[in-house]
Amino acid sequence: MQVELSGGMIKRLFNSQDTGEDLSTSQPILQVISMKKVDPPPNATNHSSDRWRTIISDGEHFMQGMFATQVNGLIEAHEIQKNTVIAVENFSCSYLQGKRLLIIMAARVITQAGEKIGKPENVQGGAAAAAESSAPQTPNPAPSPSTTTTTPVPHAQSRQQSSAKVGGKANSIYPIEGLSPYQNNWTIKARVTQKTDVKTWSNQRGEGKLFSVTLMDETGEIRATGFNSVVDELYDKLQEGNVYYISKARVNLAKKKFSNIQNDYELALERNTEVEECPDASNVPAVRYNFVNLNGLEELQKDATCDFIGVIKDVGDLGTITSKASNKTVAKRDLTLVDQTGKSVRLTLWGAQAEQFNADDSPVVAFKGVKVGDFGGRSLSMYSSSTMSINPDITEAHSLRGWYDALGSGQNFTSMSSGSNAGSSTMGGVSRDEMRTLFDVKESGLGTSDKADYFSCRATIMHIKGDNISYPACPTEGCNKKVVDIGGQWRCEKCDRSFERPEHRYIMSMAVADHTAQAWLQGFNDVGLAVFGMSANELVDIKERDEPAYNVILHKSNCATFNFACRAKQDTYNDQTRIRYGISRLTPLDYKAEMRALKTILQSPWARA
DNA sequence: CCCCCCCC
Repeated sequence: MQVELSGGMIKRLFNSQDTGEDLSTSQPILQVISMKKVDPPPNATNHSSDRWRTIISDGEHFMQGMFATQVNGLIEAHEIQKNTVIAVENFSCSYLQGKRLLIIMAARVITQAGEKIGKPENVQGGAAAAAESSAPQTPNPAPSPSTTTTTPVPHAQSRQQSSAKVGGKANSIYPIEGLSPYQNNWTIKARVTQKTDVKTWSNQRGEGKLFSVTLMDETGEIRATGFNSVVDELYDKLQEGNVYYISKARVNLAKKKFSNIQNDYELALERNTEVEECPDASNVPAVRYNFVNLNGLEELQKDATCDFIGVIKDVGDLGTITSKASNKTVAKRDLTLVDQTGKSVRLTLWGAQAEQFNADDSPVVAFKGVKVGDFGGRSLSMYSSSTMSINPDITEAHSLRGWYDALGSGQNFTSMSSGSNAGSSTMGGVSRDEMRTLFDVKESGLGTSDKADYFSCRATIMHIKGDNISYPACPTEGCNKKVVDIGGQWRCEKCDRSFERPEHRYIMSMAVADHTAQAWLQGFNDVGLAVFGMSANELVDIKERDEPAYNVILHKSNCATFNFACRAKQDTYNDQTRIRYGISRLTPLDYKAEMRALKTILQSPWARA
């Protein structure tokens, strides 16, 4: 059975910019004659930003095309391949690199791969047509960007571009999907879907300010950043939600660390960049999400950014933290979010957003560009560039709403973020999933970056250093500063007071081991209290009165096993860099809980497989 | 050219 292609459509599409024919609702039935992946740029990191070129036919003519990344799912699933017939549900016909290109933004598969239908000819005609139609098996789609640095811009394009400036035809504009560093004479028509605050920085290399926007059109999105004087020029002009014609910006490789926008490039807004508001904002979409669910979140690296949608299970109290880097106080609030995976995750809001957040009815919330953290497993945190949308009118939100109201609200969730206020698989604030062996802690180099890493382990005390087990501290509540003996009196510099006797506080250095390795852990007063079951004052008293009794107490603490929550951090002392492991919490083993955890592991799918 | 994202 032969499928009927929309004969004659390629010619009409190809010429639509000259004839002015509006084919936007035509949904032509076309055949994919060939497909080729465009060479990825050197920093491409994932398949979702692959770009596929195609030659597409109506049985009479063929032309060159490109699949927008929204269609990549169908291509990766091999739903669309050579000879597949598709209904093109949404498209745009553009000039790109001097060629006319059909950009396919949405497609439905009609029939899978069969035979090539008809004897289509190149709609452009001429010598190129002969070459391409004679070799359909090894097609030669539009050259990849790396080979087109000198492609001349045709008259039609420059004419169309200038007409666009005075509110002319939108189809003469470059698609965002087609931007690359190898073109310089383009104009995009894009909506600002997100704009950051103006941020200032200061480091060894200098100081300055910057802002960035997310720009979106029907084909894709791209981040654009402006620095210093460009901030003054463009910050007020570019308004969130509005649509602009933008040209003469530099196209650079994207710095993925600062965004998860699905584009391998980003724009640098420069002094001569032209920005003109477009009053006709139709056909320019509003927001695009690339959601991960909580299973997918597990796969992401720390510090990656992602989009996430979930139901708010719990709104934590407003709190404050003091940044170690800047010493500034910042408001924070932790939300607990759940999704259909049966997991929950902690997401932290900062500043005014934390202070003003108010939702008590388990709303569905969509987040764009949030940071992945590894606190006790996986956690999420807002960047200043992240966006939060409460009960958005999108299908994912409606699906979550239906699930939560019917089932989810009564369900138990497994926390991915220990230390949050939710969680069934946590223990002493430490997620069991994050239990590591000491060998693994050392082997994987935790604490070797400039930031601290957190881990937990189950280990047995082998030895506690007996000299300097404590220090004389200021007895003032919360001071804890070391005091000095000034002849019968103990003086605290910080409190500017002297005391008759100090309050001893533990400083513990202990060797612990599990079945894989041993390590030295450092702990403070709470650790000593848990290990010895007495205050440092009491222990110091015993040591002074009866040294053998003190040694017995130390010896008896050996062989006790604890679950430790630790912090690994590099430090340099006397020109020697080493990793120090600090104990932030320790809990004695609860054998029933240990057994339940082992049972859970044994019942997990991978254990049964 | 030039970018941090905080705390446990």
